[in-house]
Amino acid sequence: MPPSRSGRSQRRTDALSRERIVEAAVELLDAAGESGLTFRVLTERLATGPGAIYWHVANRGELLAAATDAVVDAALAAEPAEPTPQARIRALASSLFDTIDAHPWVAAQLSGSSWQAAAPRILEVVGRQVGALGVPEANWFTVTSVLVQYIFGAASQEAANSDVLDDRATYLDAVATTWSQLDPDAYPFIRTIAPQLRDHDDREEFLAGIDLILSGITAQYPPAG
Amino acid sequence: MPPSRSGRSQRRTDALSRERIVEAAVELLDAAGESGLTFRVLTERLATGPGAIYWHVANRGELLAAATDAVVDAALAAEPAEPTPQARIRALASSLFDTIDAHPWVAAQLSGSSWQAAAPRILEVVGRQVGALGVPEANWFTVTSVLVQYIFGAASQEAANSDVLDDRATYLDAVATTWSQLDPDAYPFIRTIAPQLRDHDDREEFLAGIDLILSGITAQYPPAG
DNA sequence: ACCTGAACACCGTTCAAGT
DNA sequence: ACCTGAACACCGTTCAAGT
Repeated sequence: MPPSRSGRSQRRTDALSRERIVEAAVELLDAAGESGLTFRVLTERLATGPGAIYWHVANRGELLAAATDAVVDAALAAEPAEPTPQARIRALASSLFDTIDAHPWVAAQLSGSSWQAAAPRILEVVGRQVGALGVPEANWFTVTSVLVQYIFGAASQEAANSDVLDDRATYLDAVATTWSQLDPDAYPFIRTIAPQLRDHDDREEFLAGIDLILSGITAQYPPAG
Repeated sequence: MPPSRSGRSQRRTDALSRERIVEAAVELLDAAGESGLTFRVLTERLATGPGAIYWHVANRGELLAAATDAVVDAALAAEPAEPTPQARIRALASSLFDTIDAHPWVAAQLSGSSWQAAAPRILEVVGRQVGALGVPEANWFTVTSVLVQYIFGAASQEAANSDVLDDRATYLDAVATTWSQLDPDAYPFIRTIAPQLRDHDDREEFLAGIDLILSGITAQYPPAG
């Protein structure tokens, strides 16, 4: 038993706090998705009544936002150390992709939350690299938005995929089968790419998209200027 | 009173059908967003009990998907007639953007639904133009995915924006104010672009993103080959 | 085959009451 | 200031019963 540091106010049952609530929320969300975050199970987990939680948190939406912030902050904690802005943008995108892979419920939060909450953090960190890319200041907002919106869009898709089934191969097989049964006259393109769906790697595909956008940026805003 | 076309089975109160249910669902969603679609008000509107609806539709999720399909199908009904594949992609993206502006609840459905349901329709119609662009067949899936994921991501953002407040200017002012109050040392980039946020036009910004991706495609897959 | 509507098992949120 | 827990007003969904 460790000696108590400050004689008084030593508690072995940690007090309820916003932090502990958010932490428990993240655990529930990770374990069971968005619908897994319930005040019932949250109160049970924290051994209190709902009123106690509402003392620290305005409502379910705010709790969801706080959980998202916590996870995104952790993802962006380390500054990317790569040598070029392109590589740093790739690294940031990678890290956000991995975060959403680990916490799929974050994706819906991010895409549904407009330019508030966690978005400024992401915008900031991506935007700095857009500046470093040599994009003229007048276009910073546009270019950064495009990158971030692509990241959110792809991340949502990835999250939706990973939600559906644990067995990815089985899932992709099922989709590819559905696709190959579509009317060939109405869906010639889909039928052609069905095999590509089966083989594709989400992460690689995602980064290929980042590269595509980066080369569009280079084409439209040549660095030499 | 018009003469009855087929003597028997003429009804003046139209029978309940999947179509009528989906139609009513779209109206409710348009009027009050995703949380506005409730079996309570749906049964009231259609003057039945919940069981009647469950006879035609498996559950709320399927109904939401069917409503999304209906709206997306309408948006893609007209083939784009523009002269170049680039212009046709722009036109498709525009039309999807407008659809989501009119039915913001569609955005969350599309980004949360993986490669099933409405996605194949969109993939097909965008993908054909990617083919016309001269992208090698091996990259069709990747390139089309990037475009569609960007469209979904940007659309979600737009939907989130339009959900928050009817008065767009007031909303953007509020966000810009929040941004300008962030710690300048931690958020130098955000502070720089805050005025750009105030002035920007979502639709223009969105299409600028499409153009950026299109020029990335041209750079990576030059048409002359 | 299709519809009715009461009932079930949940939700998020509130609030008087306690300490 | 912080916590308790019963109660309220909702949900989606089911199912025996009707036609």
